[in-house]
Amino acid sequence: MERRSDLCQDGSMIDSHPRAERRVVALSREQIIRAAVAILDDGGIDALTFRALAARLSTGAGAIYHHVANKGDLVAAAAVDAVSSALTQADDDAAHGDIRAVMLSAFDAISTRRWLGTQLASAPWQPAVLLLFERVGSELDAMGIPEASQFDAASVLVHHLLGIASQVDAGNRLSGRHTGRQSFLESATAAAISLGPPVAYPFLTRISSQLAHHDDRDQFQAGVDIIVSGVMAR
Amino acid sequence: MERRSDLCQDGSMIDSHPRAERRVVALSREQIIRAAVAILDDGGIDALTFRALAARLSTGAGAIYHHVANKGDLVAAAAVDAVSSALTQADDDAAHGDIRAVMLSAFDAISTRRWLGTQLASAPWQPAVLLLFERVGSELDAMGIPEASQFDAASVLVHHLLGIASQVDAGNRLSGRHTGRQSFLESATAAAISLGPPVAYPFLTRISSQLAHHDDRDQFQAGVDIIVSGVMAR
DNA sequence: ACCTGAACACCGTTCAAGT
DNA sequence: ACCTGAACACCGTTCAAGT
Repeated sequence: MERRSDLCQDGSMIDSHPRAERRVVALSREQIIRAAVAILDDGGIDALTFRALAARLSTGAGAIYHHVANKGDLVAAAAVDAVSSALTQADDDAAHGDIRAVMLSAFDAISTRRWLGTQLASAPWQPAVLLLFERVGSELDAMGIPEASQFDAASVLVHHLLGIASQVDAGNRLSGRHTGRQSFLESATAAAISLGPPVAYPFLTRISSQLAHHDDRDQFQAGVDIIVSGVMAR
Repeated sequence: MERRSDLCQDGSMIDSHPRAERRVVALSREQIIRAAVAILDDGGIDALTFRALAARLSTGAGAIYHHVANKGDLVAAAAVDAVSSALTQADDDAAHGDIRAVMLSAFDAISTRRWLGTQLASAPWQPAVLLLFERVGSELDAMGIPEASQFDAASVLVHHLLGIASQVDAGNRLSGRHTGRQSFLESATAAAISLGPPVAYPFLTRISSQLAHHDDRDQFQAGVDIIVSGVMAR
């Protein structure tokens, strides 16, 4: 059976003679980034290798470098994609001037796509972070926060988000089928407590049940509320 | 010249016959972690390889695995070291019940040792983060914050710190001799602004001069103050 | 100009062999 | 029990050779 053309996983046409030949359709940066996001959503950052990406695009590993500078550039671009769509999502959901809604959709994107939190927290002031900054800032403006306070306020909010982003994939990474998130946190706390004796850990001990049973999303919202009242209180 | 013993870089004695032979003194986990911290402070996370570490300890790469589970374990332990000493530092500087001082010494440790921020933000709820959590929480307790609020309050504070931690090494990584931090941020912002046209970036445009001239440490303090007033306002 | 895929220079990690 | 260092199975990235 001679097939003369085939549908590649991302929907582009390629030729498929027995020996590898020239692509029928040129690769594009957008196509590459879309494929990268799919791999990231599927298997996380470790699954995204140039070999895997090239295979999915039915091309050679080297070809990708014609459209993307390196792996950092690639993941940064994927993050821009993910953040934009999260913020567009917020457009639909929310009334204008509602920071909580914007922050929550960013949070949801981050906790759904674990690679995103890792990426946002790993390269400083990358475009995706500036995108968040822009949106949070303009929301603050719409809320009537004075211009002089907007920069500091946006900064705490975004940093809080990034901080949470870095901690959010907690249970998922380490726990197998047997350990849920809660017992993971509990055992981490227990491990820390047993780090002593140089110091005891009275605070962790006291709140360990809260730590174990808290919901990340609720906690995030509580943090946003604290920050917003702090901003208002000035 | 026959040397029969030598002083290794970390001060332990090793034998040094022409052919590699058995260590005179056993390796210890503490010794390994101390050497790892030194390498990290020197050249960052990329410089820390098992080969480099083994060379510095005058041993084989495989020997390290007898004391450390893997690279993650190693860097996590290094982070515990760094955080502990930063918090001990805070003990000397500060009156009890002064969160700002505690937060600032953590910030200073993170901006001095860039690998630390990356590490704290990369592995969720690792021991070093719990160490910070414990200290911040007990400080809040000493300030008289009601127990019911302590968990949420400690959480925002620590997440703000981690968020900043992830962004702090901004200029250092990308700028060469020619570009300072400020022009880095400026050009990042400019790049983001030119991402359009789907959206314009009014907020970034408006605050870009602030973004370019701000001091990370001041900004961090401003964030802490906002959070503290938010916590107090309840 | 773009693509191909083998080759290069690294990694973290393992493990048979030694003491 | 601990250590040694070669070997393994990967990476990201480069580049001569093709179209």
